Amino acid sequence: MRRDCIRPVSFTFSALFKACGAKLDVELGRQIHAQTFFIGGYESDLFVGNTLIDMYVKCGFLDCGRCVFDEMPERDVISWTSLIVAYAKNGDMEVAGELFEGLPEKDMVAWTAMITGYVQNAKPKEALKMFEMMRDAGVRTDEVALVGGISACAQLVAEKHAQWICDIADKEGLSPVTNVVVGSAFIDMYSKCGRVEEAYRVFESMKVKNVFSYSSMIVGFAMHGKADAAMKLFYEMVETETKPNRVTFVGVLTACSHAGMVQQGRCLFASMQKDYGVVPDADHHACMVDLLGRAGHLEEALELVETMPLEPHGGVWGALLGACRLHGNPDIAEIAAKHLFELEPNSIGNYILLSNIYALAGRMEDVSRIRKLVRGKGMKKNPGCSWVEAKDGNIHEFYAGEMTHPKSKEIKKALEKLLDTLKREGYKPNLSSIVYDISDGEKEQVLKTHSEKLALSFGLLTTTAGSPIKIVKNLRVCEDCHLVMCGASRITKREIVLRDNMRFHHFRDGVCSCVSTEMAMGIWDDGILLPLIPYP
DNA sequence: TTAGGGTTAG
Repeated sequence: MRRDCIRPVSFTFSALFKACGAKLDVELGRQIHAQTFFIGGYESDLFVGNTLIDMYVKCGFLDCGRCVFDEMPERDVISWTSLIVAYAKNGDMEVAGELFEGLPEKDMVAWTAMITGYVQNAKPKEALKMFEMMRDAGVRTDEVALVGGISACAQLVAEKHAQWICDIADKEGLSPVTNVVVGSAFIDMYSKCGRVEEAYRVFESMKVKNVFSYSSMIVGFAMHGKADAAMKLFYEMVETETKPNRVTFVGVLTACSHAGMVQQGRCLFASMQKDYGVVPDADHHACMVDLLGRAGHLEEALELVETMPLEPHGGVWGALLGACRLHGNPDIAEIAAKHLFELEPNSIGNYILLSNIYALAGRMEDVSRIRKLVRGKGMKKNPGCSWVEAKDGNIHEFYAGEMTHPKSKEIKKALEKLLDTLKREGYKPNLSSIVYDISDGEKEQVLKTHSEKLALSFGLLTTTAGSPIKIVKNLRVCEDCHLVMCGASRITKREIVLRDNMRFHHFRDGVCSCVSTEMAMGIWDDGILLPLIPYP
């Protein structure tokens, strides 16, 4: 067949592969793949090869995509990038990185694929490093690349980096005022950095707003416990005829949940489909279970799960289990846990939660039964990790129980001193988060090595007096650390912002912002730290 | 005419 005859035919093949990729129909894709024989195989045409890789990886057949890539006699940056994205989406950043290293000419899209890959795999430090390298290589930055950088800053809660990103956005003429994608990413970043007012300032400045900007802002308000603001914005959004989507409803339902607005939440849930055409999915049901459960309506929450029209996922049962911990209900907890152990057999958090519920109910024989189960499965708790931004903008990581930081000795000494001062003021370590059979003295020693305390001590040592300290933690903050943060904010006159995997805690003058919601604890009363309500 | 993107709950 003559070469000029092949071109139109190869366009047809590519269009077919694209369609198969979109429909996730790998069987049909394979059949068409076999037919490339008639044009001398896909190897004869780079364009056909690239769309074939894309088809396989979209359908989830990464290995087949890799085979095509390996067999192609000629590849371009698009072939490499398709594969890099596929590995990144598969969570394999190591292979993605190797491919990227081997890529002879890296363009902006390839760099962005790596940046975004790291962001999606919760490796914000690596993402920012990539972003920096891309800038150093003199590659242009467009809005997609910028959004990758902004998301990385959001994950890190890194003020200095955030400012750096803002400056770049300015330089590149990508202003949140005129660019709705950049604007929405900034709203998200500021919310996640604990600066919800700044997020709202960006939101207000935006000339064009869409469902992403509204939803991001609503979710931001919800995250910081500002339920009224979230609801107000929701109705404002509806008035502007911006159609809410599923994420918008996750936001408003969460806001209601944290504020205990049960009736308001019930109404919203009922009107989702009726008034806005958004069919409640499992996530919305999880929000409702959380809302009802937190408010103590455990029976109603259970009924909702048992009668929901779709299969409940781990999030739904998890919300119920969390509510059982809050209200100390081991009976409903057992029902939720049974499903969770089936759905998420390797998630140790559920076992720990159930064992804590038994412990609260004084059912110690059940506690040891669960512990044995966990041991038998060989499961280990994820190590706690916290990070904090130093004065120079560098991010410092701390793992629970590890003293590998170069300044470990000073950090430990400063922490001891801080804890001694707190004790003189009435602080008593809260040992309840430690469930192993060790003495109280040993428990206290373990608590001293919690990652957020190390991060706090480092922050106090290395940042300017009076400036706020921002800490991020991968797990939920424990009772004792929460107590210490409260006390530290008072005696050091520092604002401490701690983001754990659940929400924000703003500690100021001995009080935490979560006090007004479900986590009222560690407030100062005549100079004595008192847990008000048992920590969930 | 093939590659990268923003919001998500326990």
